[in-house]
Amino acid sequence: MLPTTGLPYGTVPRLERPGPLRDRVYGALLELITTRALQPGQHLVESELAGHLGVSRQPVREALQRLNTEGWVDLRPAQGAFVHEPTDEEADQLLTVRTLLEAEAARLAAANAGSAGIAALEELCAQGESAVAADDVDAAVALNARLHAKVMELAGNAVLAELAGQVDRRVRWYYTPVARQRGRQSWTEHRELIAAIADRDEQRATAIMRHHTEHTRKMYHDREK
Amino acid sequence: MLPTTGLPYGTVPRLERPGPLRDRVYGALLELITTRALQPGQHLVESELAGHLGVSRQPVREALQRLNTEGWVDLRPAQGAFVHEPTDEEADQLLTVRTLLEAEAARLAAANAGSAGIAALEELCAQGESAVAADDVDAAVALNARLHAKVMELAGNAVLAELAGQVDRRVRWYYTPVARQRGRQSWTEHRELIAAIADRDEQRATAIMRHHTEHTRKMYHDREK
DNA sequence: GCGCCGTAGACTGTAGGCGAAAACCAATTC
DNA sequence: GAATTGGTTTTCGCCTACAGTCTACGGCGC
Repeated sequence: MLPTTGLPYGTVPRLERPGPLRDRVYGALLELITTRALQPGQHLVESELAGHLGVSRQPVREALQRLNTEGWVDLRPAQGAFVHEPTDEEADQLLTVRTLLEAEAARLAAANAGSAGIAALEELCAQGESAVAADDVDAAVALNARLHAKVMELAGNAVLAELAGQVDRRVRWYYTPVARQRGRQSWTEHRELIAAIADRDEQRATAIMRHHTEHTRKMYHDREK
Repeated sequence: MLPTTGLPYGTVPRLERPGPLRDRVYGALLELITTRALQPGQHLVESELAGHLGVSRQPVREALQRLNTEGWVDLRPAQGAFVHEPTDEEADQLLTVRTLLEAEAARLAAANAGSAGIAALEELCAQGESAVAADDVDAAVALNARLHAKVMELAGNAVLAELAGQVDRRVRWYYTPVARQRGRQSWTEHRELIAAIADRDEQRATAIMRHHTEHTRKMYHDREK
């Protein structure tokens, strides 16, 4: 029992604290990288970024450190940070791992999900389908991410979610051109997945998710030609 | 063709460069944490560590950042770094993920390994068995890690190896008391695994590795009682 | 005696500065 | 004309200093 004031929640403006500067710098840089504003291979100069963001070099350094450990930039000693250049081989390996993690998440979701969670999935799926019907690609992509995140949440494994989150973001970075094209079929597969989860059918959920992510991988390889 | 001097390789001492200070601080702190010199929940004061290591606060900060993203320490805003306290739930989730990653690695190793790689595995396994026979627990533990790392290497998936490496280290941190006890049976399972890989039997390799890691998980839960 | 407030201490978060290593470019020599 | 070498510039790595914030403790009022 935290407060004794009797105030209902939400009445207090919750005075927003900006939070550590390095985190905001991290978010900003990640945004710039994923949106291709900073292109792969580009040399990121600390002082430039600092001046551009209106902060000192220190928060920029710490943000670059984090981006380095998460694989977004390569930090060559005594040279600085360079936006990571994805290779075809690495993209393929990332997709393999993603398939693995997402399939496991689907299995755990099928095992653990409650009716409320399944309802949430169906809600997201319905929104996604209508977005596709309205040719709203951006909304469809966003809802796709939220759907996968929800499945991951229902799996109830925080460690798995953490890893999958990182892998997913990088996969989306590599495949944004591809992912935008495959809208309609993706959502019918989502429907099947939700049905399997609702049936508590772990095997089927795993298989569908595996097939689903493998399908995106196929599309990538077709694109290369 | 690099040199035109005609000097044979190895004659030059290759004067070792200390490398970035932050990396060495990172290694030192990781060592201190895994060896329990720094206990879970302990408050890590930057200036103390800096003074103790004979460096400034800056490299310490960057090392702590990295340790934070990798889950070794928790970084509470405006309070500092605290050694991460593992919970039973988290340990279980980590083991689930580890099982997943190692099993996939075994499958890929079975699919891709060459005869040289298999020979290396058998060599490591033989060394491990003799270490167990000699009751050299430390050597057995080290060889166990090297064997798993070798399987991961043979899998030929750098992304998978990266994730598995982090998960494995943390699992070993949680389970060091347990892992030391289960020596003998572990190595018979390793033998079976290598046989399956040598036979290029992906299914069997996956199953054995899954069973193998699940077995350690069981031992953990038994230990709690 | 109990609880609240104010103050002091400590630590983190951020900024700026100095030395050093690497890259770049031009001049020089073979 | 090509390779090398020397100097110059840019940038990083690290240190030091200052401001903001959280915690803890002692005094004060009730």
